Amino acid sequence: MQSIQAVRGMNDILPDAVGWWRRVENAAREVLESFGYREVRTPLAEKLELFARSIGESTDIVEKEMYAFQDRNGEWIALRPEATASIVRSYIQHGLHSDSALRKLYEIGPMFRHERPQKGRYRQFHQIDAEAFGTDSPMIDAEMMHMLSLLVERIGISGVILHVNTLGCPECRQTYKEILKGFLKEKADLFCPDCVRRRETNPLRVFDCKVEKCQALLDRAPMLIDYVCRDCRAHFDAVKDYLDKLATRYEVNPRIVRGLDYYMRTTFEVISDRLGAQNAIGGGGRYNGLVRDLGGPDVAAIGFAIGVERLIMLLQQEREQILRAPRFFLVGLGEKPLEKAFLLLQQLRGRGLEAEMDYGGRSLKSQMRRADKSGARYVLILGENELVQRQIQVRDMLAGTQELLPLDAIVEGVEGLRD
RNA sequence: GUGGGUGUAGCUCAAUUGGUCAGAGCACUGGGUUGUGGCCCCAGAGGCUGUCGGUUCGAGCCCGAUCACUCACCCCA
Repeated sequence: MQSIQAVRGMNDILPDAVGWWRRVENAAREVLESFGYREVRTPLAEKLELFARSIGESTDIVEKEMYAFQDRNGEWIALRPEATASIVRSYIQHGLHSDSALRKLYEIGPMFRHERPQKGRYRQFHQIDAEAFGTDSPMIDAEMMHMLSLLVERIGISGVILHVNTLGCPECRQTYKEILKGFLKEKADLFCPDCVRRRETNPLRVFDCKVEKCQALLDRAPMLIDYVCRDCRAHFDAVKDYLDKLATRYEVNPRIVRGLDYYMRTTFEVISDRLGAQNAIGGGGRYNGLVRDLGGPDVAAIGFAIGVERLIMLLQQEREQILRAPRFFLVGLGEKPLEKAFLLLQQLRGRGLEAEMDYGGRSLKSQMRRADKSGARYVLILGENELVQRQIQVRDMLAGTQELLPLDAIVEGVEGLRD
């Protein structure tokens, strides 16, 4: 019979890999909380309309990548393709803007996009997402990128670069878009077909094109940075200034344009050259108009998302996996000792000591083999002789030494070997 | 959605021009004399060669379809 496979692009995270996830999640929580971010847990599914209105009707994410369906009441529901929309919705719905001017939130969890899977790209993937509501200060832009860099470093990853750009505000960007379109039209026959198409759908994204010929042509294209309005320029200059003062390393990259409609002004990406085609491990930007557009107050906001799988890929390239092992392993020889070992096992656990045994009661040799494989540091061996003498062997597997200790006080006796 | 590559034991891979080719290593199980792990030695278990169909006297090897994995495009974290 054919066995059932997991859904395409959705992966199991098995016990031997879960250590990586813990490491990333723990470091992320630690850093985010130290910067004042508080965790929220929003539903995995939202009304489809939320994503259409926030991410943009004509983006690829909404047009062809969402897991969308009608529930039994006929309402259109979608699995979230990203977290920002849900967090903004939650922020508005619960009036989180009312009791404090500034609100910092984060969420860690799975996102869903129906794309063709490849390295670093899955249909269920995980993001660490941080959002700061309520201030337009360039300080928060800089702090956020500073925090992102720190987070990546804290997790144990090196060799990534922070790319920063400004998209201007909707007004100055619109002016620029027309100028760029003019440029693209002029040289239409020199660009690749994709770029010609992008000219109409989302002209800024031509800067993301991977075709060398296009990139060469773009060297002479008008740059957004030269067309932003005075306020946007002042904001961007201030952000860069704060980044310098925070000693956060970055590169200004006018080609970081981002694919979601709601971004404006500051945008950024953290990029690695060791990930293949999916080289961005994190990215984000400012989205001042979004809260208002979704029916909330007109508050400024900025946020980013990090791809956990991509982070882990990098981590695996430079760090050793830490495997979980019990501290103690109990061995029982014969029926009575085996039962006593079983009871001791539970007593040790009752004290918060990590202990395991081989319940099968096999030969000493094979129980010892299992003890060794479990990775336990100490093995407690109980045979008929020991039981009669009210004693138990405590073997240090690392040192290869063992000693006989009184059985009745063994739980206390072993307390000192906790760690 | 488009293109390329790949699909043989749990894992990594072998199998001459289609004709004992279904194998190895690791992992797993048991054993190497009375109750002691790692190393070593011995033995064992484990696969209708992704699936379905076709060509052929005969297919893991050829053809088609399908599914999956993978890399890239696209898109993005």
